[in-house]
Amino acid sequence: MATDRRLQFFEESLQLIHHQGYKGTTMRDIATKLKCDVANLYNFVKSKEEILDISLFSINEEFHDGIDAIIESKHTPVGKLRLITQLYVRLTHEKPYEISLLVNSWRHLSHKKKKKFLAERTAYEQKVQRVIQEGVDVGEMKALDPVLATNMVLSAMRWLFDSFADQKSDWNPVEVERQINEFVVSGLGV
Amino acid sequence: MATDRRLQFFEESLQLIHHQGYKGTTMRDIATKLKCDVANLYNFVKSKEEILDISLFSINEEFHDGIDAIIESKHTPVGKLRLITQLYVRLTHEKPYEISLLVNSWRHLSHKKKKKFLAERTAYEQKVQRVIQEGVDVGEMKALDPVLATNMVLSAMRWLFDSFADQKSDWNPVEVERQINEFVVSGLGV
DNA sequence: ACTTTAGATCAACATTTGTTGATGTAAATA
DNA sequence: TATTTACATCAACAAATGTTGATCTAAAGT
Repeated sequence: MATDRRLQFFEESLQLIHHQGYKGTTMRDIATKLKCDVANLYNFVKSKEEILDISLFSINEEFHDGIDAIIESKHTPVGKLRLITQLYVRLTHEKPYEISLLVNSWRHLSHKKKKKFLAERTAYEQKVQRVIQEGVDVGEMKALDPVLATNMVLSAMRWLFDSFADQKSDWNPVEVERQINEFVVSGLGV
Repeated sequence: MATDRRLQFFEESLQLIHHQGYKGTTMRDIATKLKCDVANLYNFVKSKEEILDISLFSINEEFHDGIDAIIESKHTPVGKLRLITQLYVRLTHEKPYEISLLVNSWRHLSHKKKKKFLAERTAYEQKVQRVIQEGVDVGEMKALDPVLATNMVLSAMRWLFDSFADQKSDWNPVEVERQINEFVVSGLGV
């Protein structure tokens, strides 16, 4: 099922969706990029929404699995936080167009799927929150509101997908990772 | 020209655009909200894009003017940075749906207008960058990459519009402002 | 040799969407 | 009183958009 052409179809689709938005990308746009007829696309997915659907929940799962592994590990709160930002930076560098879906295009999921997505997102935000809360409790971090702190930390990295997707920018992801960690850790640190 | 009905039209339009995206919001959606006919909307704007256009460049100007005033003031780099985050938080609290346009909907501007918007955005990002660069130079801030630092600082607040637009969340903007400043200043501080 | 499979083609469709023109009305303004 | 102003209504259209069905081809698997 994962043929070259099919992979190319998803790749081009996600790039277009990143740049033009989900609603702003038509099946005809995608077909033009692939130099084929529109009808052809329905050999790969049974509807436009399936492009979003499949790609979004796939990257979402990958991210959640990573978070879970970190949460269950035996690190200090600060150590866990470092690993979380590391995970986020790496995943974003690897798959900027997929992350773009998590940031922007999730709004266009069907009602049911959107509800599912939001529930999952809330769940992992709470996991990160608990790490920060623990950090505050053991005196490793300063007493900011954990919800607010979580939003700041995650949001502080949310520009990366745009930058990595851009041809012109060529950040070294390891260096980015280091500086983000420095910012976040001393931003929350006592 | 700024009648009640006209103001209501823009208000409802921006709320819909925030929740459904620009392309996802139809003129008929807006008309339904206003309980009037579609054709009626063209008494207020001459095209759909004008809704985006007018609202986006209006909030953009407001923000840029604020930034400029801060840049020209006689504060230390850290002082200026505090004022910048303060400005951002206040403006976002006042006008979350307008800020939403700056974050998301600008992509759907016409080619010409988009170019103009991006040029302006780059210009003010560079202004913030120079503040941070200055902070590094005088030893007030740690030596992170100024581009990266700027992105992190601005991005760290980019979740706020979503939160302020949401009925359920009721952050106290002054407290939010304080905590964001604490995070950002100690995140960049030496 | 037979059949499945991945992909391509072409014509056609029902809806959705932005937009227009012609017209009406009630209140404010002159 | 005459007229401008703000807003409303109705019918209609051209273009864009997601989707389908029927058919074809060439390669891969059996």
